[in-house]
Amino acid sequence: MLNIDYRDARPIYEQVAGGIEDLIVHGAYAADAQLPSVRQLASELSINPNTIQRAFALLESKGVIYSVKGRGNFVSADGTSVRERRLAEISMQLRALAKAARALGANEKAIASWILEKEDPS
Amino acid sequence: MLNIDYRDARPIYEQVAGGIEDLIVHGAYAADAQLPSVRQLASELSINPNTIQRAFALLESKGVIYSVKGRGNFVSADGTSVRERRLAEISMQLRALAKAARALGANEKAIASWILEKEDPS
Amino acid sequence: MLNIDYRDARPIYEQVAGGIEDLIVHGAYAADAQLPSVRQLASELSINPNTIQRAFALLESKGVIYSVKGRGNFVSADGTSVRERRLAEISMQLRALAKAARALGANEKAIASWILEKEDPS
Amino acid sequence: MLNIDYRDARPIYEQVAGGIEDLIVHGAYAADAQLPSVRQLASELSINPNTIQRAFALLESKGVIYSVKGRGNFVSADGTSVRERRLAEISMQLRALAKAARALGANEKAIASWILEKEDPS
DNA sequence: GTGGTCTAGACCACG
DNA sequence: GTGGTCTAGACCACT
Repeated sequence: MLNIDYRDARPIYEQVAGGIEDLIVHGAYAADAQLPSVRQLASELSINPNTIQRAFALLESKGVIYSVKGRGNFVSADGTSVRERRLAEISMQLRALAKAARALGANEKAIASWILEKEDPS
Repeated sequence: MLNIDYRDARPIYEQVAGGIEDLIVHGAYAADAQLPSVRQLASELSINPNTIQRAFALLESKGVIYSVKGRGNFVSADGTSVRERRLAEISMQLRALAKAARALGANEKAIASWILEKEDPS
Repeated sequence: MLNIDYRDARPIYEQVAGGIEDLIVHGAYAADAQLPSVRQLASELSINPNTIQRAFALLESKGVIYSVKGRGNFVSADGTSVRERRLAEISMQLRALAKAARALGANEKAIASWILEKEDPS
Repeated sequence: MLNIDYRDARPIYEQVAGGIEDLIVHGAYAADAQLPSVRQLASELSINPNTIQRAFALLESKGVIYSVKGRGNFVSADGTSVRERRLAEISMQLRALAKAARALGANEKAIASWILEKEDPS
């Protein structure tokens, strides 16, 4: 339900855009479904409409949504394709980190154990 | 040594601090060795002395170096301990990313393959 | 008939007006033929009557149709003249683009090849 | 010298971005050259800094420039690559228009003559 | 000094 | 009602 963390280093508009992507990934919005209006989201989250607008603009530039003047914002990609793009991003970051760990002399077994290890329940 | 990439999104002072840590890890500076002076580094890298000062302050706050008024900056930790702290940081980030990948439905084998697979020689 | 694409960047009223022009060009309506009423079109296309009204107003301002109070909207120009006006518009746009291409240093042969080359069957 | 036309339908930030691209294409700024600052451009053009900022953000998202906090905005692509991207765009638009003209029954000779014709000296 | 983000409030085009 | 643009002014991070 679109949690905004003001202590987060990421800008608000990015958190909002990410949150909407999450909702799409988890099936809350199907393709061509209408998203909440800029003003509605702004008042719900107590955020300036310009900031919400910017989040939508970011999503549109990524091809995740499309917006129609006078009508609203709509989902253009289905959850599956958004999920795949996200996994590709994560994969790249993981590879970069693994590379850095190797450069510091970590061996493969240690790296693998970090990832496969059970997550702590925090 | 100490390559600065102005196109990198990370701030300069962070790149400088990271570069000095790298040098310590790779044995260029032993424990209690004296680091180059702020002014010297600034002129070598053509960087504002304030920025170098900030990099040193960051390293001091992390306990990697200590400064003696009027004498200069000195390495406090040896390469091994710096390396271990770095690996711990990387490990945490890896775990967070793996967690995110799982939340998106990636299975363990796929995640492991991303990390263990051979990197392209770019 | 009259396909509306909500993802299109062009406003709906413009798409409707363009679609009616297409019908006239292709002979679906002869000169002085009566067009469907605003309310009828609105219900057929599931579009706000104000939008249809605006499309008719646009066509009237271009001289393509004329409206008679209490009776309806009628085609004023025949298909041939509408087609010619359209081609004149396209011609102007083509010239402007060709001029821009020349300003960027493209040679005549390249420009000609872009236009005359076979289109892919997408 | 970055002419802004307030009667133009295109938003100001787009005109500014386009104008800067033009300058890069025509060799006014080489790769890695520093662009005027946001505030300077804003005062020169009598435009709000936020609007200039938006133009720069657009150019950065297109990969034409890169920006470094605290230092400024810099050209990332050389004029040639920008010119090629622009020509590709124009080519696509030309093809679309030619297709529309054919759909209206224009023959190839007429279309070609529109483009190769000398431009009027207006 | 630089760029980046956010708020507040206004205006326009569209439906 | 909707989205999109612009202005004004503030604050922050960085050099």
